[in-house]
Amino acid sequence: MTPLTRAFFERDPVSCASGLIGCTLVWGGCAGIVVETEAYAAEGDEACHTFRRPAARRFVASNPAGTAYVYLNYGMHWLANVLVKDTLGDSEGFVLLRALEPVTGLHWMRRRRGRDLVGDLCSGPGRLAQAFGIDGRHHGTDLCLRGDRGFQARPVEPEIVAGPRIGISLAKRLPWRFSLAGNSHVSRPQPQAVRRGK
DNA sequence: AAGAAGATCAAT
DNA sequence: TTGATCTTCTTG
Repeated sequence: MTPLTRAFFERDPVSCASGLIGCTLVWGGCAGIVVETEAYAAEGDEACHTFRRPAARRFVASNPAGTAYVYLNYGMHWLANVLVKDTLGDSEGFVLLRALEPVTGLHWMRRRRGRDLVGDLCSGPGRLAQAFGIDGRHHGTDLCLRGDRGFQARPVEPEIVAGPRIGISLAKRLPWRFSLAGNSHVSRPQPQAVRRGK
């Protein structure tokens, strides 16, 4: 398996979000296939943190592509993103990791999730972060590491489905949520399946 | 100083 | 459908 290097994240958020589908997140003793992501654009996207929050804009400006952007949502759930920015400095933003298909370390995931769960270990951004033990300590860390934290390239071109993003109140219409077609670990089924190539 | 909204989740 | 829970940003 080939690790994803920084260059992978040096492009626009939408293409990076779909490009991550089928790749594997390796994190300590856990690993999972990325089956659902969302793209957030730093410019012109009302749903992106950068639209309202100066701190988010500062984060984008002062970190390289491939940096983890982790924040607490609704006072209870950590959500994990990857900072994405093309080499020209246009087209910056985030890719939210929304669901994984667990591959290794399932017992640790279950222990951290703290329930007798058969499924739903990583099906949802909050669940995923909890299962992998991702929290505020990891905000700003580098996800392009060769070691035990990073992504591995997908073995084959997967079939990807696109649809509107979930849980937002603004910019609802943009089809910037991507999922692996037919995968049962997606947090919610896509509404009207729009098929995509890569 | 106080309020509102928010990229969610699990229980009712 | 609702409550939990807290950080960031806005308003007075």
